[in-house]
Amino acid sequence: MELENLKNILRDKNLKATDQRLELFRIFHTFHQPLTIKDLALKMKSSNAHEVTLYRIVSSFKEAGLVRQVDLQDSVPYFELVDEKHDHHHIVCTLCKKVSDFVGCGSDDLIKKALSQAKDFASINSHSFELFGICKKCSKA
Amino acid sequence: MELENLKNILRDKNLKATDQRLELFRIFHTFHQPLTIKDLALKMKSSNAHEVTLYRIVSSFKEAGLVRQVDLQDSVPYFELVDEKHDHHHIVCTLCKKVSDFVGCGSDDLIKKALSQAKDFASINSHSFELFGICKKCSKA
DNA sequence: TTTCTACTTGCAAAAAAATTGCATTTAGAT
DNA sequence: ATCTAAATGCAATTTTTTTGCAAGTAGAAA
Repeated sequence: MELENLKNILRDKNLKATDQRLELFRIFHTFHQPLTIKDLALKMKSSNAHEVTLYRIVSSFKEAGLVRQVDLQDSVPYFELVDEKHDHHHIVCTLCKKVSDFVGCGSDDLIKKALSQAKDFASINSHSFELFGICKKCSKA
Repeated sequence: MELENLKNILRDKNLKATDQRLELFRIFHTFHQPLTIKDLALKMKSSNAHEVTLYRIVSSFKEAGLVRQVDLQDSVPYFELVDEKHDHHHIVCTLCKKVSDFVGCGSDDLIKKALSQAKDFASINSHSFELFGICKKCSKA
């Protein structure tokens, strides 16, 4: 992704394109997997941004809809870039914590179904769907 | 639910049927909605169990498969009783935090689909599926 | 029933995670 | 080049969760 491009994404959201924000964005983009604040702090080490700043940036990214929070039942929240299709989910190995992706949870139909059951809801904006199991490596061991 | 019944459920899991555990189980059973440790502490006030004990009981219930952790993107984990059908999910209003239920996310098919995509996974034991949106009351306001 | 033991709980303290206030710096507009 | 609102760094605090150990208790065994 081009630097100017990236800066514009931030500016579109009324976020100043600071070095830390650009780097954080790049990290999310590069690793393309759910990351904790701790993970981010380690990967940012080069520019040694204070951890407080990471909390603040992640929070502002979340608010801007650039990043979403993912729960992998690991007591700490994970974060990842929001993808346009918004239909990208995770399979987590409960033993070794390995995370794989899968797409296509068919949420459109499910959302319709859910709204027809929950008469008190007007609209759905997002959803989470994660699977927990055992990866092949752990299953052998 | 009968008291003896309840005690047996705990004993089956090798958990002693203490007063706090029985009360906590009852609270989960009565409220039938995701609760945080804080919520539990408030509702347990009568028997004023120490908060540490709640962490420990919830953790042991989770390990025993009696309770599962639910993420409602609220920065604190919620817990609820595991239901046999294991196909009970939530719709959360992101404004007022109201939670409604819905059933039937069709996880069997989705799990098959996911496993066919993630070749490195052997099996799936559980899943989470939550919807986030706006309830009718908040939508009017 | 009484005794015994492993499991639980209470309490205090510590560790870990997240938030806040304020001074300083800086992006980007003027 | 200047200015201002927004962002960061730093220190300190608050909130959440975990740990160690002594005391208490459930439930098995005598």
